[in-house]
Amino acid sequence: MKYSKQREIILKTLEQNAVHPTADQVYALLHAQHPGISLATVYRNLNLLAEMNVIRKITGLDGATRFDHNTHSHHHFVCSKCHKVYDVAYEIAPALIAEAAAQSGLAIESCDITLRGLCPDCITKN
Amino acid sequence: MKYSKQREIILKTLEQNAVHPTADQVYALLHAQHPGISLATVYRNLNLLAEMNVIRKITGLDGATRFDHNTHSHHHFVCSKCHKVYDVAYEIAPALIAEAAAQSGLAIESCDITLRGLCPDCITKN
DNA sequence: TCTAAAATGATAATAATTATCATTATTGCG
DNA sequence: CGCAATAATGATAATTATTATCATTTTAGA
Repeated sequence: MKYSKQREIILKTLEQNAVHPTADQVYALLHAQHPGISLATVYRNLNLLAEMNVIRKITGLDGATRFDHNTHSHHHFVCSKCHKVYDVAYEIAPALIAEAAAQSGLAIESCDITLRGLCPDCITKN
Repeated sequence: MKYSKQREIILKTLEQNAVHPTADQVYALLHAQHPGISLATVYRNLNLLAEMNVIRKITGLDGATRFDHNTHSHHHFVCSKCHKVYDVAYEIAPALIAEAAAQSGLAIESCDITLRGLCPDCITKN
């Protein structure tokens, strides 16, 4: 794998925008400063970085795949109203995996937990 | 909402094929016996039935949305090799929700848990 | 039986993502 | 340094999953 300026910019953009953006959103965030970078390159590099575990790919929240610069194991809360994504600490998962493994007999390697509800902002605005 | 023969067939197909099929797969399963039914009708009815909580929509496993005739709360295990989907009992979730709510202060209404690993078939075949 | 509302099939449109391919950039070596 | 091999890029076509459109057909109730 070779260095590329574009990859560096894409990663930096993701790090500076910790809002779990989609590929499209990363592209939009870049585009003002770096109008030359193509959407295909954004997709390519986000997928590459995710394969290398430099960043994390999140599916199953809404329509599009989102990307997260935070590779520490953690989970996500999606607001059912505004669709903002919040991080939730990991501590719960190991106990859950152990329990699920015991109950099902499956060889569980990892787990994704997606929580849903109304976020604080949407609750107070109601 | 009015009765339709197509909806009945679509639901029956899903019940008789508890493999968490995608809309496309439901369509393929139907098509041999009922070549008249259109793919659009399959999508429409799966979404309708999911809104009415007669069936359940599962996103975030792989690429496409899957459908599950089992509406009892439960979770899913996806084999990283063969991508088959297994059901996992619900018991773990309430404790997890309580713990996550306590830690994060978020108003959690529901949670989806997706477990990953190698399924028994793929383990023995290795 | 008649009519309004809902559902259908066929297909166009959209959205997200991946593939293609000619051109450009990076890297390591002589 | 300069050059070849390899990887990455930009532009865009292609693909996949899904939703929208709309004329026609079904359903259900008066």
